[in-house]
Amino acid sequence: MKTHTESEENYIKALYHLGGDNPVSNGDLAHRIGAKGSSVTQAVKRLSQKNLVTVVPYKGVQLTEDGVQLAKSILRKHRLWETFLVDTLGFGWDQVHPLAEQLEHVQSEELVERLSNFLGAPKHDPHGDPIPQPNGQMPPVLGEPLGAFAKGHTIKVVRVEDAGSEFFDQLDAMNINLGNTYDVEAISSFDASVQLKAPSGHTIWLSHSMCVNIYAVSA
Amino acid sequence: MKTHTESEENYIKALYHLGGDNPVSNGDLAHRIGAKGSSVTQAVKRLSQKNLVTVVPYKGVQLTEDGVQLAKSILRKHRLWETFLVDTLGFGWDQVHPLAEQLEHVQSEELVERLSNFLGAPKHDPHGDPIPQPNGQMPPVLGEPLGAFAKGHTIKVVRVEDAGSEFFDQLDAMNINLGNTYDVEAISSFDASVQLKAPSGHTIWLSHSMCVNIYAVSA
DNA sequence: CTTTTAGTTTAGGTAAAACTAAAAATTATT
DNA sequence: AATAATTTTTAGTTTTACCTAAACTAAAAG
Ligand SMILES: [Mn+2]
Ligand SMILES: [Mn+2]
Ligand SMILES: [Mn+2]
Ligand SMILES: [Mn+2]
Repeated sequence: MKTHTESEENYIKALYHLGGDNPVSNGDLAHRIGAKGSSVTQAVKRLSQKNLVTVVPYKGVQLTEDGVQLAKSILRKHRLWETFLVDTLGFGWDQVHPLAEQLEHVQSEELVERLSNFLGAPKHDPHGDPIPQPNGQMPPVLGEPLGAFAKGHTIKVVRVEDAGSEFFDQLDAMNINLGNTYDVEAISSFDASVQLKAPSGHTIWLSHSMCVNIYAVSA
Repeated sequence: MKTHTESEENYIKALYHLGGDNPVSNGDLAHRIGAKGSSVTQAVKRLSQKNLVTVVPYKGVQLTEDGVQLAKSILRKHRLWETFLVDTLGFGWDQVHPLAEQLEHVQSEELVERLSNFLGAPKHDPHGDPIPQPNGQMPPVLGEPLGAFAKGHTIKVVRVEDAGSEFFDQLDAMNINLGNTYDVEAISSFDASVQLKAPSGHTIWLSHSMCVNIYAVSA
């Protein structure tokens, strides 16, 4: 098990996010990393020398098996740390991403597994995203967008997209959290907004922009 | 509050360890860091441009007030993480140092303070070393070497030096932990070894080499 | 008072990781 | 098919952080 630089790990993570094990364009990768295309060309050259990616010039970059495995192990660390920060230290779910970006680079198998064990071997992080398992298996990606449920259904919120801090602020203001259940009272045929009723009796209206970032299952 | 590279932080920590706010020689610093003298000369130049150290060529390097403050904040993080790893995740006290070396570089005031709060705002780490407080104050350095206690005294182990993994193995084999109490039964005038009696009735003999790395108070 | 030695700095070089500017290849449009 | 637009690569710089080899300083030994 070789040791990797933080930069390398960030490239691997970005590649996995953008394409999984499919090829990704230089430009998309540059945009995601926040570097110029020329920097990416060089970085990718270094990665291919370590057999983490294959490169076809002018065509695209693709993770190797080793690359995918590394990407999953970094994602596992990221999401376990996010879980720790929220569940154990009491951070808000809007605060933990930048911290997990740092903590995911700490290198120690044993630390990750002890952390997972301490947290009760969770399968999903505070945003409902699946936590890759030690063997590389991915738990299911939960839920469907709120708009997919018809009037009259009872639903449970199970996942949210990371759509920026204003989105999280809005969720907090509306008191919406993972695990909450609601009755779908109406879906607007005018603007696709959704009207929910909480068990407390309160009614909330969600704009389409909010809905597409909130995922739920029937409850 | 500027942001510092990992290398910079390691130099600051080394300087604080070697001399506190007193001057340190280039060679000692090089030995501690594990780099060559020439590399240290350059690194120290970068640090002085950030006003973290003052340098007198051929004479020595000295932390500024800012430098001392930074050193303490890093040490605080290091020792809080060590406490977390031992108390919360169940690591052995011989395992946590290299992990804390990585975790101490994570940048977030709030994370450190939440961690401290979660751990009960500890004043000493798993080795008994003082944890610098947020205001910069240092809790007392506890204990005296075992050899300092006369026969007949009852003592409590409060601190151990980091004298390598074999030392920790030996402590574990002898079941010696922080907080344990013993009666001093004898001190050899031949080889300065110490004979202790545990509350369980078991007797253990500690060589001089062991004793000088174990600190205790009267109990 | 010279010489040796230990310690330090300078000079010059490598590698990672970013940049800008210019050239080359690919893709899209007339 | 020819040209224009876009994307990607190449070439040359910069900064950080390390290295070796050579020169320099200061103190100790002869
Ligand atoms: Mn995240
Ligand atoms: Mn997440
Ligand atoms: Mn330590
Ligand atoms: Mn310690």
